[in-house]
Amino acid sequence: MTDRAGTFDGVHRRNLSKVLGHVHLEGPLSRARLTAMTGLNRSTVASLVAELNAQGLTIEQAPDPTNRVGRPSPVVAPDPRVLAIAVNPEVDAITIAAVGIDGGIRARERIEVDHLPTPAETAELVASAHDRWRTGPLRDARIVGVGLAVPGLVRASDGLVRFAPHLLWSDVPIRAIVETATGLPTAVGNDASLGAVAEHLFGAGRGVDDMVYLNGGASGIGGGLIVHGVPVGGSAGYAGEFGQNRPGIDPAGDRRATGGVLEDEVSRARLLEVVGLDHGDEPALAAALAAADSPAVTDEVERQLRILATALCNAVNVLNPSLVVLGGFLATLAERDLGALERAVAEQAMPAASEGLSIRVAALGENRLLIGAAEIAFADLLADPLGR
Amino acid sequence: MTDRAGTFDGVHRRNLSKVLGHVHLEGPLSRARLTAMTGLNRSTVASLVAELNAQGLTIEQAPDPTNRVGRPSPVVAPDPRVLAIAVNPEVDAITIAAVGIDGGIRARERIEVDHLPTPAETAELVASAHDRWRTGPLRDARIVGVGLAVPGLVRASDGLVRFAPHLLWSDVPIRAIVETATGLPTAVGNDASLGAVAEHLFGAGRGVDDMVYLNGGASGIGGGLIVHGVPVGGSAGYAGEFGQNRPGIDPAGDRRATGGVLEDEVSRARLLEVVGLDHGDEPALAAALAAADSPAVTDEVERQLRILATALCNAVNVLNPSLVVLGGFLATLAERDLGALERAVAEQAMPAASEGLSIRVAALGENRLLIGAAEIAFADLLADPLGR
DNA sequence: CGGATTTGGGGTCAAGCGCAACAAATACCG
DNA sequence: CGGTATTTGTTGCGCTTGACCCCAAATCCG
Repeated sequence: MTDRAGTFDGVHRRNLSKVLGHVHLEGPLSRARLTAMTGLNRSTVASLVAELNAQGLTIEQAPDPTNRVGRPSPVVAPDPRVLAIAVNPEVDAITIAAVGIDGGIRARERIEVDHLPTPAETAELVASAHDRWRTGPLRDARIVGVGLAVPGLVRASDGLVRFAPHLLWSDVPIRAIVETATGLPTAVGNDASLGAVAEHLFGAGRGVDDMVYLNGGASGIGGGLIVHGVPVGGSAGYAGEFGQNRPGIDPAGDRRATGGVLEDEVSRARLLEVVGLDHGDEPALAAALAAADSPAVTDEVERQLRILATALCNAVNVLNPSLVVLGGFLATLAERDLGALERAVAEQAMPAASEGLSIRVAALGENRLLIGAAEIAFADLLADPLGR
Repeated sequence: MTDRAGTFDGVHRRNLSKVLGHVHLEGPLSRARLTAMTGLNRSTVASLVAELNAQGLTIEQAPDPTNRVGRPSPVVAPDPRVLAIAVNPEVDAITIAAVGIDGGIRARERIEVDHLPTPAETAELVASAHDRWRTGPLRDARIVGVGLAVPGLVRASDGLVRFAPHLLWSDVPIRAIVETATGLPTAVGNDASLGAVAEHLFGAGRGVDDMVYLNGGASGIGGGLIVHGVPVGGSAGYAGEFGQNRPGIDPAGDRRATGGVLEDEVSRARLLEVVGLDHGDEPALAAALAAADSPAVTDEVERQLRILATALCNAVNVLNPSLVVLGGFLATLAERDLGALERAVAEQAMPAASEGLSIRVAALGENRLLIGAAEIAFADLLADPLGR
């Protein structure tokens, strides 16, 4: 691999990347704003934009009527024809979407399955959706790659699914499988980590450089870290697995139940049980929790919030983030009393670390994972718009 | 702040920084090796090195007799006259050293005090050492700045010591104080975080990009993180405070004692107590531990190791480092049975996360903090050798 | 002692960005 | 409604800087 950093070509590519990255993240921007944001010269930005246009990555539009003095600046927007295919296999369904580099979702299919999806089946479904879209509604699109959000441990180096407990995948080279089935470059990531990426770039964590994201799923608690504005993968890509932590006990709380790991104690199943639901999606659980006010429910909610607070404190002490984002059932749990959770964290964590901290609920909806998956599919293109 | 990234000037400065950084970290290097390491052209490296020489930052030496075919390549070494002053105030003494950009320690003073050192006193001692050295033994040196390793929470943005529990400093603008006393640019960091930096660059963590460092001090447990090869400060710079974490309990262990925070349970004081020492430095404790084999001592050691293992697991699950480095009394504790600690972590942490993990004992000795402190003093120069 | 090999040195080349002057498009003001 | 101020695109030039090429130097090996 030639190390282009430090050469002129490298500068040029980085500048292209910077410009494309800005319009990708912020949406349409005037060239004037781009010059301000990049710190480059007007003429430089002009030539970079022209090059991106020629590459088919951006389009220039008529200037916005801005009601300001001066010559209006053309607006440069991401070319909506540039797409990635985002995939999220789950136990009961596989969701496949075509996501534009402008953030828009052009197509979306949720394919319910009555059995656990196999890797081959997943790849087939992706390839078939790709074929249908390519010859049908998205005929003039340019599909640059596939991104998969997998509920399990994903080795970053080669896109191997080490272990996905609920899909019962283990040591599955899903990246290679999907690449051969579709012929498209493919990227794979852990679902919760990609949720963190999505919330960081487009959701509750916009503009925040140090963030912890915790997602409560049906089967456990995962998460992702953003440090210095960069997603943290760790040495192999397994970072963010909060669920298996032992959070310790809150001295004020009940000592009985704290022998287990976080996701044993703070769990969707326990909440469903205490409100008397058998199955139920997130809105159903939220509604049931809001309706119920029996002491048993309140106790369980408070117990889980206490344990969650302790786990958050551990993360806050070590990482000193400025924001914690909660998604999934952790969001519904926290929303019952966000203030109490914040107070509990402030009490237990180091005062200095918690004073700049806010806790928020995830802003992106059910498309969060697809957006995150598309992001890693776009990553190469965004990092080096000219490729190779 | 002008954003020079992306301009040619920026490239040049980054290239200078890259070359200087390599000789700083690796010691004397031949120009041929530098071209290989930077990926730049031979002629480019030649001109960069010439510029660094002119700046008085590096010196070129006669080629090493290398016994290899070909024209010998001149060796470029960091100029040993470039120094930083490293300072470490503690409860009973202030250590001040002059550290070369080549890593050598040119001078070192440990000034014992019979009372808690005040910020003003610390600054005075630094200024006086600076004056004596500047007019005496280090007359021809170029002192580029001061770095302080403070045992407490340090706000990164302005070098304010938020709270140093053992020094009883609170909201002390130590950076400004030392800057006015010495007239030198000053950087401040948390002692354990700087220990992590030192071990990462020159010690047990050389070449490791994802590392967790935990330091057991007389008064608590601190630490530092290296993620993607970069020290993690968090939003305000308080990251790495493992001591206040609640590590949870090992189900196999004693549940009684786990209500407290990590540094209550895993502590030097408890070890001293169980071996029957009143005070004692690290070697004394290590010797006493090695000598004693009463059941009480073994039990306490094992108990602390179990709790430490759980705390490490939490960090390993979340950060997926490839290395954990233990310093201070945690090193002596772990050295009693490093294998057992590794096994305990492997058992409790996620299998995938722990399989690429090794646990090591800190390699740098008592100069670790001084090296780390010097590093932040050199940081500006290394990042931009031309300054401003 | 001469050929092979590796590397430094100097001159030239080319690429890319900043800069400045000019042109264009808009708002503001009388 | 027209002139002026303001902002920004456009164009051409120049400067900086790293790459490239060729030759010289230094070492090893036969």
